[in-house]
Amino acid sequence: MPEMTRIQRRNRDVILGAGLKVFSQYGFRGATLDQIATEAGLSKPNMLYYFKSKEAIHNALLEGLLDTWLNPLRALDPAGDPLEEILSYVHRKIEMSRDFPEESRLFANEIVHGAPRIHDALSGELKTLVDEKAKVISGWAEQGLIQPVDAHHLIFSIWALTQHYADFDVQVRAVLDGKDPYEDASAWVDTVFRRVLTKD
Amino acid sequence: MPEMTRIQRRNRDVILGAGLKVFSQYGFRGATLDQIATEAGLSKPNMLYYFKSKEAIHNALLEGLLDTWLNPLRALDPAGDPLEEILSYVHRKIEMSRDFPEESRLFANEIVHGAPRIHDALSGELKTLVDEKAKVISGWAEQGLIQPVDAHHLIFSIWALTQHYADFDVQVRAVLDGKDPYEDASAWVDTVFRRVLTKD
DNA sequence: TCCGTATTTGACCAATCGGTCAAAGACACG
DNA sequence: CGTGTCTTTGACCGATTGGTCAAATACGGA
Repeated sequence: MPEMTRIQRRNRDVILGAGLKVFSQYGFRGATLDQIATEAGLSKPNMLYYFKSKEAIHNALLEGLLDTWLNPLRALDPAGDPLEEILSYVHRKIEMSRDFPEESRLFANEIVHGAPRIHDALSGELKTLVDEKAKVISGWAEQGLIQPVDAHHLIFSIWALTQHYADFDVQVRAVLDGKDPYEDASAWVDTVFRRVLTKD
Repeated sequence: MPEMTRIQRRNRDVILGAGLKVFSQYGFRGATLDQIATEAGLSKPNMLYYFKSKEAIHNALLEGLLDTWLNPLRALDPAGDPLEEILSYVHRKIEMSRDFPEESRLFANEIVHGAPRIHDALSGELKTLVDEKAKVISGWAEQGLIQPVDAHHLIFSIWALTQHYADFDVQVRAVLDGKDPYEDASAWVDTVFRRVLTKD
């Protein structure tokens, strides 16, 4: 659908924004079309004129999401400095948690519920990319450029640590008494992976 | 309610087990009473004879959960060996992820959705315990018994890393081609926190 | 055995859900 | 201005949901 009027493009964007907000907060089944329509400032039938079902909205969101989510990992450069490359990845990921927490929670929701709609992408696209980058990291370790690591689990750790701040935001803020966590979090994850990867 | 017949205790247990399974997989709104009743092998009205609403089942589950979940942290002994105490905590947590993944996902679901039902417990009971234990860990660091750390974020990291294997199970297994992750995960998190906490 | 209580169930209900449809209104273009 | 298309909406529908209720059944103690 390359042909779209201004109205179509604007309303699709508005709907996807509303869908992101509502789906990320209530989950797929917990979200209602009326909620999304209200959030988007449209009537329900009007919204369904642009996306023919609730699933269509959700799918459109997930479609773009996995790609965006994996971009920082794609950018990990085999020719770069190992420590610097990995730490850059960590920082890009934590910035995404800070700047796009709803996207993170939408993704988390899908995975926690068993990834019924993106399971193929996980064992396809995602696995392929992770395997490729894990090989790069393992190579670095074998050359002694970083400490020995289980590259797959290192990547899991980066995901877990960085996304935790978006997915478990309320818990983190409850413990920190509402204080913004991201400044300290950024410094902390830097320290963690620096210690894990270097000997000094 | 200290007075309970065998039937009552058995059926309450059966219902809670079914509720855990269904709620952890589909979320609160995604789960239906019919689903839970079928899973429990009871008729819906019969189930509602033991718990008067869907929320009552969910609340009963969450009530016991937070306590169980925090027990390993409570066990962290200020008088013990710092490295050993923290690593024990890490291992207990990863064992809980392996042995009780549904509990972990039920909890994750609640937090991701903004913790509408346990927010008070987070900023009360949870925060109090975390602050207390963070103080212990900070003390250890100041005495030079472990490397300098941000104790609160260290605890977040332990939660994030260990619970990731339960909450994001499908993703982990998709990447690892279905292979059981826990043996390597256990060794990996041990390595991670050993490197973070010690200098050598 | 009998009886009061605990347990179980089929039938039902009001509310909410995702989605449809026909018709009305806005817009672009000759 | 007219006309064909794009956009918007109120009214509505069948299905599902959480929950109720009266009646039937099982159980335990005297």
